[in-house]
Amino acid sequence: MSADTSPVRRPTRQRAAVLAALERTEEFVSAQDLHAALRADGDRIGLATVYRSLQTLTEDGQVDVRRGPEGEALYRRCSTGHHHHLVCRECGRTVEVTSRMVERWATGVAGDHGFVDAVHTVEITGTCGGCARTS
Amino acid sequence: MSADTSPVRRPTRQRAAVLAALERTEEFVSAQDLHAALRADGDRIGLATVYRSLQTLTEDGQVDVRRGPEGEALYRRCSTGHHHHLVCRECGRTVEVTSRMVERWATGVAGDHGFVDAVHTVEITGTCGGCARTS
DNA sequence: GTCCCGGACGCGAATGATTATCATGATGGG
DNA sequence: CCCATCATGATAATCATTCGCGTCCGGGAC
Repeated sequence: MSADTSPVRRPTRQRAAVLAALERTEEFVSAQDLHAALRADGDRIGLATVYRSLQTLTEDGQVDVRRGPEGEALYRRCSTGHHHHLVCRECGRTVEVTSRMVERWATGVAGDHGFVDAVHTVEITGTCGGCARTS
Repeated sequence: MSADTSPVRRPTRQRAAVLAALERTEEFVSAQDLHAALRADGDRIGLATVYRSLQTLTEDGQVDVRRGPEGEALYRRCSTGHHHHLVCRECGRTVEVTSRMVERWATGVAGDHGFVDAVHTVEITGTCGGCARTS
């Protein structure tokens, strides 16, 4: 509906590199880490450019954003399957979990309150068996 | 158990003032705004103290935290018990939601993977009816 | 193929929220 | 009332993110 001013988005090596790096990563990554990874791979790219690219990619709906516990932005390529995480608070071990039930619940609750286009984040934090034994 | 070192939490005028100010506020507020409000009310309190109080109040489960769109922490007095939020991505309106089912699911999933002492966060973001109509 | 324009880049400085530091003040048990 | 401690407050430090600006590059015009 003519909502976008359709900014001319020129394709550049850097933006492609950011997207490519994102495709290689299945977890949510911070912009800083992504930048570090790119530099480690020999890509010459500035931090600000990584931020800019992530911003435009997000606007274009190719990347998901979420906030980490410290408030930093975490990015992930959009098309990877939807799942949630079970994280150990001691050792950081993560397990991916999915549940059709929770998905339906989230959508249902949103709908019940008149919300549309709902996405959700679920994160379970606990102490894993190993860490519980040693603490 | 015995996980906490049981830090002696001494009752002070400042912490009480922070909690009182939160009780007066229905919406989520930032630490900065809360500090400003307290000063405006004539309370002499330092910004760092507001942060510290919010932190301890959060640990004690008396206050809810969530992240605003820019990643800043927003606080609100936690009415009762454990619940989650349905947030409008446009206007920030929040609805508290609870579901015994999800609680059981989260605990169950954690247990299935050998995790103990599990807590979880669920946040559903969508566009509320009003905002969806105007966009 | 060459020229030219505007968006894109990279660097470094600026910003803004949050946390650490440290000397001073308040609290409560003995 | 006194002392050990924890809490406070002003400021400096930190960290992610954004801005400013001179330079570079892609791609349509010629």
